[in-house]
Amino acid sequence: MRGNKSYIELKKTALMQYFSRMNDMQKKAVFTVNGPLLVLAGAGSGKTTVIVNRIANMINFGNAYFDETRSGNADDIEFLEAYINGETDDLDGLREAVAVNPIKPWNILAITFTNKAANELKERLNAMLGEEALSIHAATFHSACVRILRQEIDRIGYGKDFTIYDSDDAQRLIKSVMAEMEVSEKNFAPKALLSEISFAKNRMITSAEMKENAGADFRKKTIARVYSHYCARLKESNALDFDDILLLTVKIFEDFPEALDKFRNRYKYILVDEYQDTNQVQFRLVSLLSEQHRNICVVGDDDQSIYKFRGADITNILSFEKQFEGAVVIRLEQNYRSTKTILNAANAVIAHNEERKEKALWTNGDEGDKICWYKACDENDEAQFIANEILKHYKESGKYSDNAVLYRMNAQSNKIEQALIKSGIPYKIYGGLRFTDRAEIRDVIAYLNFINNPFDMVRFERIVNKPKRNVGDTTVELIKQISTDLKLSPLDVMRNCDEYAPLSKKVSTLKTVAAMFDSLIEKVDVLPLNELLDEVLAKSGYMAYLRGLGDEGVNKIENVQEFYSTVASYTDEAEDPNLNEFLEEVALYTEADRDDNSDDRVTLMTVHSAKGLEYDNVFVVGMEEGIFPGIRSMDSPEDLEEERRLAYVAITRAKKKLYLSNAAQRLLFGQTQRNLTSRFIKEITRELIEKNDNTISLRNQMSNEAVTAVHSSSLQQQLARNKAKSNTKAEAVEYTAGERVMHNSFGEGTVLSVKKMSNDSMLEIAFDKVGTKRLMANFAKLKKI
DNA sequence: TGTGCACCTGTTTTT
DNA sequence: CAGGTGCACA
Repeated sequence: MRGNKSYIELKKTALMQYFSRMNDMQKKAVFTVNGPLLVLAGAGSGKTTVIVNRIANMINFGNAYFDETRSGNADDIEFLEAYINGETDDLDGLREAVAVNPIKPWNILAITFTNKAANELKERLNAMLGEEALSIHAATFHSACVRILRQEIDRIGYGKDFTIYDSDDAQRLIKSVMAEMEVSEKNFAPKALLSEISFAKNRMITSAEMKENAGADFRKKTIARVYSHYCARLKESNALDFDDILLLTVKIFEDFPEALDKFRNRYKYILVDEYQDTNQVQFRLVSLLSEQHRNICVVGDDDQSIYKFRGADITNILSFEKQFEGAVVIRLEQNYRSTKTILNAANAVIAHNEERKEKALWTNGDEGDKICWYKACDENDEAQFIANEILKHYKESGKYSDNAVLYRMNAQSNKIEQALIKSGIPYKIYGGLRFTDRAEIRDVIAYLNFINNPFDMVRFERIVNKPKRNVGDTTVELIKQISTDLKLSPLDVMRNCDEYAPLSKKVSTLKTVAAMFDSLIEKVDVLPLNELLDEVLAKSGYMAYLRGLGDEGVNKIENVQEFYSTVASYTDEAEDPNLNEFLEEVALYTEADRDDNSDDRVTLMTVHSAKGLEYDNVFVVGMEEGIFPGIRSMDSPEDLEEERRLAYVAITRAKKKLYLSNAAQRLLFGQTQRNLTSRFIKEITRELIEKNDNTISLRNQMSNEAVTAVHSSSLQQQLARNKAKSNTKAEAVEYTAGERVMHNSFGEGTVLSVKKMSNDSMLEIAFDKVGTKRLMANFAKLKKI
């Protein structure tokens, strides 16, 4: 008896020691392996570290810490004593001495929202666990579901090679559905309709249910009709939108218990990150999967729930304990990021919210600088102030990249950009056009999608006449009609167009087009992807079409060239590269996934996209009633609370110094507005703030000069010049023919030719292994060797 | 079937 | 202010 008690104590001490880098609350989360667990992880509380260590604990030691069933033998006790005394740090020995039901890595499913978070998690698990980490399924909700659907979707009448429609494809589809149903875009904005449909899908409301609930409401009835048609068209195209990916997975789990069982047995331990952002479908999915084993751990922060407008349901996290009986709740409130001052400000602001789980961040760190509140005369003054402050910080630290400027809406970025350009400060903007949003890239992707799935009507319409093939709208409409009526793919219809009287005039044209696509389809499983892409660009005439555009086309060709490297790196990294999987990756990929911290620039982005990031110095601009909080949120207490959470997110991004600014007047959307100071500034305890009111000093000076100066033409020219300079990458390297270079996916090669283009150059390189490629110097990430 | 002009309308956007 | 888009017209 005595021996066993001391074994338990020794075991706990040893495990504490193994995870000694964690604080007590973090350790508790790490050791709690079985049953439902809610981790309320405040901003900067080391959330990812906890997740990684918790998984490491599960795999190495299982439920060792809380277990009371295993009694140690003399060897175990001897080992533990040696371990505790620092005589050994052998992990395998420790495993042997303490482990209780260690969990197989492939029984763990870790779900995140972004690819970036999933990748970070994978990397850190890899660093901590080595090879075993590879069998852990760490993925986004969407990619995890796609993986399930690829196995199971034929149960509900879709083909396994289904296509994924992103928001842009979905919008095209909804427009075409509306046209077909004669619903005017004037009365129903396609975007709004789409978001209504998305909300319905997120809440698992079918079009039939929506119709029922509509009663006599014409608007709702119309939406329900469009919704129903939209779904039908998706299915005919064997396509899924983002919401379908989750919804159909849930549907299969609900309707086919044997499918659900399969995945329940596989994923016995489930972990969900950013749980405050889950919607109802995601909740349902997680519930279904975890119902049996009940090993569900969710991590999140209700104070950082900022995606209600996209269907996120904060009640998921607020009522977790009700929904999962017996849940353990752990609060991580120690912050390792910000100064006391910043945390106190954040706490003061968020305390004004009613609907939240009480918690308060604290830190052992310094008091730090006071928060700077800058009252600007107008938006130019605000921007210039920020530029000046950044220059000051740069003088001290020699770095631009620890500064970030956050705004409520993208429209505010312009003035900041101008000021930074004027001061010669390099910056990068998040949230502009995504690379894959560019028309030419979408076209190329559409070709690939169509040859992968010839039922894809949206992609068919996009490219069938691009470049011009003499297939006009009327013909396309006819083909669509026939395909829908006969349940054929548009490609089938073109192939056999002589069988359909309405197409009689176009027989030879359509046969040629069909033959072109067929010849490409033949190559899908034959050629490696990069060669397939070459073939597509050549046979479709798309490349020739871009070349024919002259100057305009140059940039587009560059972008297509860059797309090559996406293909190449996929081919290199994938286990079994294939077109279908590549297209899936492209569809679920976001611009944020490829952010490179490589160069030293100030970051500009919306508060939303800043979630999860941190910077030494953070500037939150436009702290004005009507902007932040936004005008649309001011009449609903619920929306206002979300704005406040957004403010909380913004404030807690700062590690050392926080700047809040507002302007006495600002020009926005062509109108000059005078807004009151944001309530969020007023909610901060006054002692934490150092106010800097420029509206007083400037009233005494000749203010107009400073303001109008920005618009003067000589300055404009200077701006343009600076911009050109800052846009060229600092490390723009010159290459000459004959040089040896290294490319991170193509390997080593010799430069054959260099062709100057605007502010880049196109290189023709003979690679030793993969043959001759054309690459843009600035994109190619080449190394001279 | 392409171009150009007038008009309109402006949060946030992980997939 | 500025980008996107619908629509008219050639």
